[in-house]
Amino acid sequence: MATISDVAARAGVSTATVSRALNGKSTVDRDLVARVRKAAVELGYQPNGPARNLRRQEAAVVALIISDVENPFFTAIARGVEDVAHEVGYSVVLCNSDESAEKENRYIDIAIQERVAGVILSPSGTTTSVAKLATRGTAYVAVDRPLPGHDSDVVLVDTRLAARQATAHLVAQGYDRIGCITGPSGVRTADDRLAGYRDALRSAKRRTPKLVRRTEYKAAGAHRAALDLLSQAEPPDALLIANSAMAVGVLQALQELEIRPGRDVGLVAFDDAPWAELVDPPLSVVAQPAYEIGAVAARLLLARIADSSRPPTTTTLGARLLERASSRGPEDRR
Amino acid sequence: MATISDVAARAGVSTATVSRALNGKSTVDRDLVARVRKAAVELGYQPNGPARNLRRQEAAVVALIISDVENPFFTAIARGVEDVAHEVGYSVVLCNSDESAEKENRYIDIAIQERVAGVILSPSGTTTSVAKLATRGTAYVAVDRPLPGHDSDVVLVDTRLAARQATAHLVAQGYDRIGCITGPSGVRTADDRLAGYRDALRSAKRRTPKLVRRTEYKAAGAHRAALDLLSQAEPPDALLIANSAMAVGVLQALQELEIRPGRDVGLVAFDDAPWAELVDPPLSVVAQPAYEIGAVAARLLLARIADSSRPPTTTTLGARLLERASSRGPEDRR
DNA sequence: AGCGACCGGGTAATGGATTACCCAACGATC
DNA sequence: GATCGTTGGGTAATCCATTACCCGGTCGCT
Repeated sequence: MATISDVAARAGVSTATVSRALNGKSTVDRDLVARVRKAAVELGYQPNGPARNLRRQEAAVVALIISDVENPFFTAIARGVEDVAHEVGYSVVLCNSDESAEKENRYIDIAIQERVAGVILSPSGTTTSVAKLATRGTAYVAVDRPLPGHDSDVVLVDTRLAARQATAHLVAQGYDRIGCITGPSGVRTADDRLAGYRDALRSAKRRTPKLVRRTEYKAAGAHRAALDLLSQAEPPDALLIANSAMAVGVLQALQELEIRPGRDVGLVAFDDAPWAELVDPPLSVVAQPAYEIGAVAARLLLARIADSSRPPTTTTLGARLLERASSRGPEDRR
Repeated sequence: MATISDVAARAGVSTATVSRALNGKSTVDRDLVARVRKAAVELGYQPNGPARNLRRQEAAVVALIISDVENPFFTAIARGVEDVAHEVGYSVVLCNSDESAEKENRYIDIAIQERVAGVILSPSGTTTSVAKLATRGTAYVAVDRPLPGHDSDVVLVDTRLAARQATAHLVAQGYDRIGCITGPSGVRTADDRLAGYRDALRSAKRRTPKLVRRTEYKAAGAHRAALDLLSQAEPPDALLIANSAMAVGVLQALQELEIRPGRDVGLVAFDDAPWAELVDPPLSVVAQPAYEIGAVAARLLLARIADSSRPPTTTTLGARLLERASSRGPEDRR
């Protein structure tokens, strides 16, 4: 594998000149630049990243640690981050923490060890492993969920409000016994969505009977929860579902029970999955601006990398309720 | 940021001993190991990755370059890779080439520069940038699509056969004018699926009129293609669709045209998306063993990292046709 | 003509972990 | 008791790109 000295020898210059010519940091004679370029191409020279990063004390890489690669919400965030980072020459590496504090911790360690320029993460639960980033002085931004006890840059969605609006919508459509299937306790978005749901019921003066279930943010858990809720003596006549993977589980359960969404039970789910309009009836959703979250987070991160002393900011983006037939309401049923 | 010398000083030993104690490569006195560990923890020591990788000439990282993060097929592959790699202490970084040869090329350069131990990629098109990996001696494995002109390890699905079977199934169900919407020319899976489709029509002695459309592997392209096909004078009465993102586009088009899938037009799509059973009627799919592809690829890669001289292998996995109501057939319609 | 400013480019220090090589100490063997 | 082997641990070389520092040459100004 060719090194910078090989290139220097072939071009008949010093290694310093090769470095300067290839990085364009300092002015180098035209002819020399050309000679160096030529030599580099001929040798197929690729700079040694570790050596460069060792010397520079930082890699032009940002790590993006997301809690579920299979969740379209997070992959959309990833695209937002990528597009912005690439524009300014940073690479993005994606790490999948799988909602596990341990994996998240592991990836944070790796990010620190590899001296990445910054980290964007969707914190799983109440982890304190981000503290390491703070003490190391590595720039980081939290997305989707805040970091309790750290005032870092955060990009959030006003998910409590969105849940409240979605629930109020169900109330307005005439549903009476509205249930909620949300994520695990301690996961901030799950808690917030539940809180928004309760806000709406409270201000509509509904009592909130036992119509809440919490499970992991996956189809399987939501499937069980839905079966459980709907086989009760007094089942809900509408459901607020906290993400699109869960919506899949709920819709499966409804199929099995032969309960028709939008007819027998009203539904609103978080996240506008590409298939939401294709199911029958089309699923009402709370569309979160995922790409935007990623793009904003990336810009904040870059700003922080450039100036670590800037005051931390919290950006809260809004979500949009897309009313479709699955929440049409009892009135319209006939 | 604490360095190995800081730890050595605090533990009262040499840097060599610290390295040996922490890596367990050589036998070190129990007490010293304890002292070193203690000092490392107290200082919050995290080894400097670039320094380590520079010295070792390789990072315990494998790069996974996939052509679309938003495609569940590829994210499932990612999980397979991750699970296997993590077992043996490798980290996985995910790179999204977005079906762009340029981005793929860029990520390959980065992988080489960072001296990753190996690369798994789903090659976009006829790129030759993988040649660099070969000349550099970096281990790599291709998934989903072979690399023309390189005999590397490859993990494939027998997608031509699967397409043939799916098409034969449509024939058997009594469909007459079967169309196909597949990916861009030059993308191997797209070509293979088309070839399998033609195989089936040929052996069923159907002429293949102008019922094939090729677009990018996305919903938007497939949407246009479906509108185009179905508004022809003699539209198809069934469609083979080459992936799940395209299936979304096609289903949208059918909704707009008020053509009922499984009733007016038979459908089979590649990839078993979580929502396939939820649409009305449930979508027949060709389920590819994506997780398995990733797991096998990772094992092959690890084997090649360990022994670069082993002969390249091609693993072909089978796909399963899941017959659901969207391909019920004209006979059953009434 | 002489002096300083400026510029291009070379020499060598630097970053931090790993490891080849070497040495000391201790136990075992004859 | 002397010698050899073994083992644990220290010293210093090594990986390679970047960059501080320095030097020689050119140009401009007086």
